[in-house]
Amino acid sequence: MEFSPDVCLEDLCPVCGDQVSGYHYGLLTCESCKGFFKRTVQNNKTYVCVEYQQCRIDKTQRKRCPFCRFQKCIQVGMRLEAVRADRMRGGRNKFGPMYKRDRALKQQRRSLIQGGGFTSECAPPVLSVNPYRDWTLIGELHPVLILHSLTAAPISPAAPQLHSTPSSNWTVKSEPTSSTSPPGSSSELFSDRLYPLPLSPQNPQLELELLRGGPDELQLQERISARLLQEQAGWGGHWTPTTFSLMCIMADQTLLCTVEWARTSISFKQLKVSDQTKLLHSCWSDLLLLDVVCRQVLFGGEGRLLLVTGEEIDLLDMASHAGPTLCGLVHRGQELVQKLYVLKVDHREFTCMKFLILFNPEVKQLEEHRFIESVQEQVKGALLEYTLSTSSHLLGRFSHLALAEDYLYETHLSGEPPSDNLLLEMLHAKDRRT
DNA sequence: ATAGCCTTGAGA
DNA sequence: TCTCAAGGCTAT
Repeated sequence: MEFSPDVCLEDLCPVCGDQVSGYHYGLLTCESCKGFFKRTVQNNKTYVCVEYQQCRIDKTQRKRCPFCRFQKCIQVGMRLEAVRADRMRGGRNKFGPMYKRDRALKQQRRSLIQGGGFTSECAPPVLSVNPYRDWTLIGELHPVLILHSLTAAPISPAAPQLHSTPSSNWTVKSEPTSSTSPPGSSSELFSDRLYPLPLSPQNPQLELELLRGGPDELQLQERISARLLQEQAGWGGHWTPTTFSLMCIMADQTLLCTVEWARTSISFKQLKVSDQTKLLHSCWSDLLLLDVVCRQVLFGGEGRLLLVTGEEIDLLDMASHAGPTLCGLVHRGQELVQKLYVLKVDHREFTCMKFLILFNPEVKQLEEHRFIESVQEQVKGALLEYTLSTSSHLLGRFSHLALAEDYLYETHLSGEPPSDNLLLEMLHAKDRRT
């Protein structure tokens, strides 16, 4: 097996972090984990963990708890069925083509990184600025508005068209958008999997979650309408929303719907409220940003920012009234949207990305770190599998998606998150859906 | 029991 | 013929 001089994460065994020696039982692992997995399966071994079934597995400690080691083997995707019942030696099995594609994907990712293409290292920081510090204020354009203008959920063809009176200089077009039904959203999903990974297709809960998609956009649109009516009632019926207030309302309601979506997703529900809060606290802005990006990629038009209400903001117009930081932000945002559009990223892939952002095991002081990690691994597996099965002709799509995800992580909005109290209140709220 | 090295053999 | 991912062997 050849190794490149600069060892990257891909060269490390996903079980113990040792050097990989090749593809073994479904994925790249080291020689010792290969042997361990083989012995365990061939000899039908059962282990017991003397601790709490969450032992750390690394190169130096991998021998200490075979139970947790084997659990991790399964968790990362090692395939029981690749161990031959008849013990026949040599030859090839059905995983051959999968290894080949995986190799090609990795190669493409490497060349992308080396070639300075779409990489997380060289990508301009879309949202690395602190919007509460750097953004230029113009007229009514409070930073919060700008943050809020970037938030909303996917539009449905039945989106109500809200008419606002922009008191800022932005042009909001209320012409209906040419919405198409979200691609990849139903029947073809997972219908003909080539190489099912153990933890995704055999997990019907995850499958349901991915089919369900992100926050409920219809509910969001209804909420926005209700809030606008409420506002209008408060003004004795003589109130027309400004762009500013419309966007604030959209942002507030989008955040509520995002929390609602997370709170009612099966895997998230299983977490303690303290962990739920930590996760949401760390990623809410990324989720909002991804929502905007998602809508632009799936339904948006060039040069315009499509809002959840179906209205559009002319980006040139917006940029002409904005400071340099916001201009840069808009420009980079457009670049990201363009890249994802070229890759034909579909609704399901965006849903996977939302879950990957939500279930971030790197968030500090998580109590159920292992569980969160395992959910993320499952979603990664499902995303890889889906991407491979739907577009094997477009090699490198998965690595692009992975980079897009890294991109979002690394460019995390540094704005002030909502208070714990608000999150706690939302998380503890009675679940109206059940 | 582990893990590094060896042998095997279907498919490219 | 070569490749490389299976299983096998064996020193530790």
